[in-house]
Amino acid sequence: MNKNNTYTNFIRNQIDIDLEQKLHTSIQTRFPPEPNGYLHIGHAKSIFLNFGLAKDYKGRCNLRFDDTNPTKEDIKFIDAIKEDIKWLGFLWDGNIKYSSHYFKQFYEYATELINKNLAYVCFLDSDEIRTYRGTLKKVGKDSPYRNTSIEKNLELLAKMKAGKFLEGECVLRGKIDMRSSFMCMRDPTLYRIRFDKHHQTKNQWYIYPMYDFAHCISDAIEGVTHSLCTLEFQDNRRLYDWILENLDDFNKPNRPHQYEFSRLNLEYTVMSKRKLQILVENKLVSGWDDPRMPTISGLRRRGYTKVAIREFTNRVGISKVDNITDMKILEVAIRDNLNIVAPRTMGVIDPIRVIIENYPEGKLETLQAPIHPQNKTMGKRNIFFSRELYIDKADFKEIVPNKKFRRLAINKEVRLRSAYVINATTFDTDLSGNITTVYATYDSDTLGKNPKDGRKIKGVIHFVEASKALKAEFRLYDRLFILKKLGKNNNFEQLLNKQSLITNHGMVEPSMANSKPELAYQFEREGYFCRDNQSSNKLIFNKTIGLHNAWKG
RNA sequence: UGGGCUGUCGCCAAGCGGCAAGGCAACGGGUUUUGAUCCCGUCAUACGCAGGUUCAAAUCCUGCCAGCCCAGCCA
Repeated sequence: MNKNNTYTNFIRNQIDIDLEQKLHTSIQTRFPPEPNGYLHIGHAKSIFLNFGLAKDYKGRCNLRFDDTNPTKEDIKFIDAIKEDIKWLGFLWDGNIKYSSHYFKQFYEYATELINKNLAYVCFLDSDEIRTYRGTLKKVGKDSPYRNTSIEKNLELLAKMKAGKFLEGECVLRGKIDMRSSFMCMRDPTLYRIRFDKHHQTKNQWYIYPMYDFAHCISDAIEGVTHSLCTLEFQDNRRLYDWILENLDDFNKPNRPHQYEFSRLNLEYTVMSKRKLQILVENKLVSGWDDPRMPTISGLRRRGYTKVAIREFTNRVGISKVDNITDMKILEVAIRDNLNIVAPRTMGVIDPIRVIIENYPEGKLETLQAPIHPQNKTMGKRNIFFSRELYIDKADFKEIVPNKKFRRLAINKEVRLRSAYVINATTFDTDLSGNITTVYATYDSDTLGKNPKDGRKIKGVIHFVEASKALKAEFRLYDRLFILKKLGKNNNFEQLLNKQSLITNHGMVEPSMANSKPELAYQFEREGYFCRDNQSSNKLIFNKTIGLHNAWKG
């Protein structure tokens, strides 16, 4: 953020310059996913950037499916991506765009390049092309097909288009410079032959444009002013510019320009579609929307909100620096949002029974508890109190372990949240020594007030009344991997955190009977949870994130 | 001496020649019937390193060093 309390970055600075110099009267951006996987939080960064810029500058942002490779893409990903974008709260400008809708135009522009003697059909196979390309330190050499006549090339391209050649038999290449230090300028492939059925154009085409050829032209056709992508495309910018500058329709000062920013990397997770796909396919997670996945749908199922994700991307910012972002920034963003919106409730994740010995048998009290301690307008809810309750195992110790301990112990009083002060007297254990039941007494004059004699009760613990308690399953999530940063070549499947999902069975208060999937609730002292959106009938709660905990005891 | 980028607090990140923003974390303290929230305070004589230009340099110049990316008929 800058001094004016707004987020700034080098792209905004560039837009400001372009607008000031009247290069453009308004801006146009685009979000161009390839439909070959689900969107993840790194894409969310790009979505908020592109759609956010358009919104702030009163411009437009297209959603364009970059679908130039029929062998890798699938209609199911298109649907999932649209759903994720809508969920994030964005509406694309006009109709959804598809690179495949421009196939005819791409073909005509390819013809234009041939006519300008800037492209040729090459019959070298892929191995030969690689050999001819040279290496990073050694220049390449010209293809023997480089000097085919324009007329012949036109004819060959037409034959490629007509399906007269086999897959892999030939490609269309740009005629640029085999000695360039940019590998992508050594006569890049512009078109290849594929007989696969395309999800949009079906069997209409036998040739498909490469990314570098399709992307810049798509941007230009749509009037994109600022084409934003990630750092690995920096070299490709030379090809992007070369293509547009050599096409009469687009060789103008206000043509699209590409700007690159660094992709988002998060600690303890992976942000590559390929790796995420491996996790899904090898059933190492339950699916693309597994709550441990950094996908939009996973985060959503986990209980993350779009407000939090947007705030996170704002806090992280846009730059060109390679980064590994601290998970805490994401966690704090979701806590900040949920703290404001989440109704409070009580749930016991790891229950032990408590018997209030001096409380009348058969009596059931209805008490009221605030739904939000700072927001009275959210009202109150009914909770119950009786002789038999559940508290969390971690909230009782036989002997006070240290002087900072503020929970229940024998002869140590504690406040039951929104109810009475109790004091433990004794307890039962099972055969293995685990505590099963705690016996306690309650102070009947402490409801909504401190003890009369001035005793200070420091600790507050949560509870659920036994007869009214609802059984619930809690799914407790932790980081997906055990390392902050996964090395380039290490076997990432071996580095999965085996404790990333722990399932507990416990109790929640009866008000949770009509809780709704994906809506955030705070189980007080435990954290934020939401009902799982794939298990509609049972009370299954996904832990979004725990409360901030400064307790070092 | 292939080329393209990047190096500002533990993590993000502004800064574009005039006296190092902000967020997160951390650390003190206050409020609190959530060890939560909230509030208040502390937290880079220093910008990868070394030189140089200038009254003045994180910002300009030179030279190093480190990291990332590029040799798909992937995007």
